[in-house]
Amino acid sequence: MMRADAVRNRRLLMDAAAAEFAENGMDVSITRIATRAGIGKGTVFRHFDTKEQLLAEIFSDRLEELVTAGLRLAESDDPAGALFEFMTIGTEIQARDRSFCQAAAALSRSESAVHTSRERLADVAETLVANAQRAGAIRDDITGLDIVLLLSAASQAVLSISEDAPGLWRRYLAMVFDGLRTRSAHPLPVPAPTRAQFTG
Amino acid sequence: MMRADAVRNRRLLMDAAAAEFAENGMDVSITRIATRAGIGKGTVFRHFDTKEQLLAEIFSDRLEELVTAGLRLAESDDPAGALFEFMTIGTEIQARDRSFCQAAAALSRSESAVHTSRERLADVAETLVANAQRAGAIRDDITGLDIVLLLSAASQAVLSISEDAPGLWRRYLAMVFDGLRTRSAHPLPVPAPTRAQFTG
DNA sequence: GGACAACCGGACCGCTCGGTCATGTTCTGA
DNA sequence: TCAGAACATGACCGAGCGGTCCGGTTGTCC
Repeated sequence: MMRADAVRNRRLLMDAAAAEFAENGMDVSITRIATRAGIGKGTVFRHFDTKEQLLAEIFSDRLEELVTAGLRLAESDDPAGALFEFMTIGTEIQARDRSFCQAAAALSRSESAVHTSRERLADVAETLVANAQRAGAIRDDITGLDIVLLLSAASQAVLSISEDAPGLWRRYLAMVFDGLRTRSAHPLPVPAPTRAQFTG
Repeated sequence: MMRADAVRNRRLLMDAAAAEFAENGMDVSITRIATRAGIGKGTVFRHFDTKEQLLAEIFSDRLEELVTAGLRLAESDDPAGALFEFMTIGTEIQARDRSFCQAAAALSRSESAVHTSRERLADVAETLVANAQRAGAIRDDITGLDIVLLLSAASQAVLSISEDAPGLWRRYLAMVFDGLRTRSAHPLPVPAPTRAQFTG
């Protein structure tokens, strides 16, 4: 059982780290995070052996947040709308968090918590896609992994001007989604990625 | 007039820096670049006052490469095909170069050479879009700036698995392009970015 | 061929980073 | 209430960074 002050400090730390990572990317220093949390630097390393572990925990939380939303949307009776909202939520998370994409590239292979969250995300995306395809709204030649990868497309497109144009990602997400519709479909030049490629 | 050895070393330096930045992103150390070029670290700072300047020069070269291709394609008699090839070239450059997107976000405002190259890129994209729209192939509610921003979408989408799946970006570029076609058009929720937002 | 400017190189500087550790403090259970 | 375990802290460490500088080297021009 953790002591009460340890629980409180861990909470402060997680919040501060999440905020710093979101605002400034995953290269913010531990010192800065500790200061923002109002705790000492050493305390950070009491809760997490390494900076990478801290980042992984936060990143994995974000992924689970999206998984949860996806599971709820999978029950919707408007499959196309559900898929679109899933993509909206996922893109918004990334648009708000500068560390998200960096974290995805940096530690998807090393941290097992992240690994399983990514699997769960792929699963729920697969369900949402299958539902939308069954309803005839979405082209048949795309997969759940396609959707997961496309989650970063719109937010990254606007990354260089995101401060001056918040919300612009919605414009490109709409364009991307237009490309996913059944009647937009043209043959794709490359097969979908395999689960093994995604998993790493 | 530069001395012959200085010219040769500058060439070696540029090539090595471009390769390192492309392979490892813009955070590679000057020491590493110098070693790869087979020159001393001090020599790097003889040619460029700061690391940022070196990065800017290379980044701006890449942009001009794309501008040149765009100008050629603007003369094509297949406007839709020209736009698609423009996007293909731009996306491929980014897919091959890990520093590209970082550089775009980091120094588009500070370095004037980059600034003007970005303007030229926006101009040529505007022309290509206008041509394709006049031909009726591309939806009317998008702009050249949209295209420039979308250049990063596909390459960034696959960034986390790009080593395991080279060329996968072509799949998502095709999807994005499908979303740009006239008959895919659904109303967009957000207006296009202004030139001022893009310029910074 | 010689003089001199241009150029090269790597030891060096100040700084920041992630991570450690000894010391002092605070909570908790009996 | 109090012993002792759990926890917090910030000075400290080695490594690596961008950038500087000066003694030695090399190309160039008369």
